[in-house]
Amino acid sequence: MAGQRSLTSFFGVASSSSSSTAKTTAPTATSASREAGGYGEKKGGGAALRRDADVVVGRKENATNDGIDINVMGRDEEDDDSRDERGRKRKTSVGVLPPSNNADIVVASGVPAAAAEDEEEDLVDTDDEVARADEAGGGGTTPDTSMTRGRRAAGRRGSSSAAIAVAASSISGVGTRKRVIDDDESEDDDGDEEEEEEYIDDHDRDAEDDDDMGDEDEESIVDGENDDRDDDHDEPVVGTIDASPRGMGSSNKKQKTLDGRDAPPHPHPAVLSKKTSSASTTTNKKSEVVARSMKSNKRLLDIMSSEVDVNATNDGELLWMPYDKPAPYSALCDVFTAIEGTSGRLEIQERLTTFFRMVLLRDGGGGGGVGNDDDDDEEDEDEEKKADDDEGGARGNATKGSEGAAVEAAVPSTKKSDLYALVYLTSNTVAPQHDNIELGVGDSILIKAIGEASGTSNDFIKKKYEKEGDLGNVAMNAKGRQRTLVGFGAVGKKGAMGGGGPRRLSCVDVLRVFKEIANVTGSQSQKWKVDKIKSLLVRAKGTESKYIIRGLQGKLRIGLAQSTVLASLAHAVVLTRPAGVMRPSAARLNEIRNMDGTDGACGSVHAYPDAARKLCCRPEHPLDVQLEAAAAIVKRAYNEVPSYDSLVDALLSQPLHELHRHCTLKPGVPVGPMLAKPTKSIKDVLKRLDGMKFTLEYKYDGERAQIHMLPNGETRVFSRSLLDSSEKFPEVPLYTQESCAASGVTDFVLDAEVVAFNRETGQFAPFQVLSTRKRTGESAESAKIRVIVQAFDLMYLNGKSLLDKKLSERRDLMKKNFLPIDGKFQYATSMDHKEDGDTAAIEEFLDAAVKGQCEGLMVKTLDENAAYEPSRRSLNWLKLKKDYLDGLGDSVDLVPLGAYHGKGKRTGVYGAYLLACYDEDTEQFQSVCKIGTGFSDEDLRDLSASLNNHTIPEKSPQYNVSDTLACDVWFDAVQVWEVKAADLSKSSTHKGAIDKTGEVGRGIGLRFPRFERVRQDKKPEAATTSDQILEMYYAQDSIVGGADGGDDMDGI
DNA sequence: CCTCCATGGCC
DNA sequence: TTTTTGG
DNA sequence: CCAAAAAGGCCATGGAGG
Repeated sequence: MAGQRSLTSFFGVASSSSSSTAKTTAPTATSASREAGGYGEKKGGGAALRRDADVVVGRKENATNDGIDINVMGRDEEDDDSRDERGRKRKTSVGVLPPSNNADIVVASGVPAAAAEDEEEDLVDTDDEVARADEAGGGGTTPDTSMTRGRRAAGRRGSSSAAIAVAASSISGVGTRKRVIDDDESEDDDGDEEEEEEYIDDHDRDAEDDDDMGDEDEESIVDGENDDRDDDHDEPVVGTIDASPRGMGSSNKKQKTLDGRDAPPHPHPAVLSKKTSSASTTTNKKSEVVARSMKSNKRLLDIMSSEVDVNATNDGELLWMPYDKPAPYSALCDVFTAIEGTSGRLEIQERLTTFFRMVLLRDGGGGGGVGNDDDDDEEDEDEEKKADDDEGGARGNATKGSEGAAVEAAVPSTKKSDLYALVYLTSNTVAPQHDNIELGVGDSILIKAIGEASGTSNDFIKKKYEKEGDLGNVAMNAKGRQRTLVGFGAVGKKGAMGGGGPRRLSCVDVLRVFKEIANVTGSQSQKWKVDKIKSLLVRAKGTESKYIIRGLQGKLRIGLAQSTVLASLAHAVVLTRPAGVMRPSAARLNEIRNMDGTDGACGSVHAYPDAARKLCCRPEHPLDVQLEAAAAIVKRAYNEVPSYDSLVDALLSQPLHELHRHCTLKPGVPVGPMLAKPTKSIKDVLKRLDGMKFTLEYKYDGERAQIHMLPNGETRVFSRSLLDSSEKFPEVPLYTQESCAASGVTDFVLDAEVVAFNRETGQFAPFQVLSTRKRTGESAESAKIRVIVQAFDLMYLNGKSLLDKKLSERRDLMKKNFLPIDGKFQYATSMDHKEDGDTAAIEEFLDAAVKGQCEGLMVKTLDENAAYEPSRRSLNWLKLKKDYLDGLGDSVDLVPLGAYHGKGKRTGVYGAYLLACYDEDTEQFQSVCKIGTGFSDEDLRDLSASLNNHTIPEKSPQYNVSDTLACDVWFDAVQVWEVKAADLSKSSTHKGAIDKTGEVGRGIGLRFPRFERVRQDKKPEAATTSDQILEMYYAQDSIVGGADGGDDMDGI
């Protein structure tokens, strides 16, 4: 209805042939108009990363010796434990103690004992190193030193608390270990040399042994490929790798310029989007890459055992020596660098694959598998074998332990721990999402750490950050300076290991520290974190600091997709089958050949059987087909059980073709929720779903909730990003259980939207209301904000996964087993579309949804392509929101008052702007939002350039802007931009229509603002006025307190 | 003890 | 959440 | 087609700092 937004009436002309922004034209003047708006709301934010750590949480016990008290958590042990078992968050408290005293124990609870053990050893190792580093490094790091020492001491003393067995044993290990490590350095080479040989033999033999079925083929095939092309390809590969890293590294010229540059750095357009992709790509690039990555294991071993100095950085194969030592972090950084320098997914994949294979080649099995229970025929044998290996590899592995059997029973295997580390580091997480582990590190802390580590001020670092747009680079450069100054480390390449510098970081080291950081809370915890990070930086060399910082920042920024990690992992496992993993028996193979792919009856063939066939039935399927199938299997496994711990455990113990038996949806572990694609018009919807049966559902403006009930009655709720939000919505599972009480449901996984609900009026409350909910400690009664469950899907019921069922079936099951309960549990209002392209009905339904305080509609196919595809934003689900529709939604014309320096790929250009409406009464420009999306790269360049002609030294008195929104650069009010928003909301930070909102101090802000185009036809004073903004605000269905009843929920 | 800031989480 | 971009 | 990487508003939390 209303809404015509700025008219496009004549938009023709697109004048601006000039360089102006592409989107620029649009003459006419209508100013903002608004339509009846629909709304929904959303907010920004974004799934940040959660880092890893399996369940582990390093928990630090305060040394009781000192008699300190602490325990901030005030929780008792049992409580704690039980929480742990569920794999939930568990933080550690630093308590009152100086951090130095804590941290002595790191308990790995969900992880194999072995892993825990490993951590311990390394911990000490680390500290020791740090200590030495400190001494060597001198200045700046002093405080760190003492702290570290303190910790070490405490560790040796033993944990008094020892609440947990594992902890105790770990600790004892620690004491002895520490010096072992040092000694080891020297012995290592020799010892390992021999081992290596053995390994090779072993491995080969191994392969032959298990590979009864066509293994010969495999080897030969692979080798064949290898022979054919290896030589040819080696060159190129080397070249590429070499080039990238070096090029990148050297490109840091940065220098003290900061002074001269103090003034707002005028962005240089040129910077945006460059990234030279070396390879031009050809159609057969793919096959080439595949071929190249098929190097035989033997070949890899050759490479590895040759005199390659990995620390010095690859000779093209990126290896490290000796190869059975923990993977050096520098090797990973080299890969990161290479990835950052290329855009070819295939090339990236290849590098990662090789890296993973390096680890997989090692013997020394997977240690005590985390509860894997499976029954596949030959398993047992494997376990045995693994056990043996473990013992043998114990010393070799661990932290290069040695020292005889110092380490008792469960010994960590570098294979497994390295793989964990690699996977987590590459995906930049620290633990499965549902463990709710937070890093608690942001720019502030990082800046502090970098400043301290480099002996410079925080302000200095901040400035560099503004200029460079990447904290990681800042750290790397700052560090470089410091280092040369101090003059330690670096130098000896090979010497790195033996030299006087601190021991080089391994991937395991880094991950461990990340985990430690993630679990510290309490007084002084931030300082502790800074110190911890600082100590990492001190040990870092070359690009290491860059990636450490970026990792902690949560943005690796190398363009590495999660799916690429998974694919690489899959490829690695196929090419280098982990020791102990069996090939299918003849019988099993036969089953696989004959598996029925139409189980799911979703219209689509269930991916698994087909993939398994391609994977196993070699004769018919060439290697690249196998690889692809493997990737599909692994991705699916991860999407069903989003935990790298589980995945790695499974991959090391199970053959790929059985993976689905182990990594499969089960109540208690969240599955990636299915996502929807935005659709711009009803026409688009029809075009997409042409001829298929589909349904329309209201899209509620609440929080996505995946509700689980286990057979034992336990319940959980997970958010869209898979965090456990059970504490936030305690009543949700209760309502749901109540809803299915009558149908004898034993366990389930249900998909729904939790919406704030006003029981008096029977209406939904806006998202903003829901978001004021306490995040923890709520109960159904205490909750001030009432909620209602709007259910729309069922993924698991009574012991069976429904993922492969089609939506119509899933929905039937849901309705059959879960009954609506007034004010507590309902189905999402829906309407099944009746054939033909009846646009009117859809339109009507959409309007009704909006009136009912919904954001719009969800559109889903019922039968065809209607399986529940975890984590996928596929075409099967579409979302249709009013503001997507052209000509609808809130469109306003605002004035840019200032800008903020862009980060990352927007370095050198403004990344965001502050926009304001105009208040005619006061002649003020009042901020209503910042804006950072909707710009093309070209827009960004053009806008920066043009506005740079209008900078002013400081905020104009005419601008009503909160201090918290201070821009980096201020402009005169010269332009008008058309901006689209989903919604308007009361704001404490923005000033739109302030003093007219009825709430003192609060103005109005925009939700989800995005740039549409420059209005060259408008003067700033002609921008949308605050009165208009206010009007638009009140025109929203969700406001007015339900001016027009939008109660009808179950209509239709 | 109370406020401010940083962090992360939802959209 | 939204958007643009590159493989 | 997919997914990474830029970016938004508003909220609760918990540590830092007066």
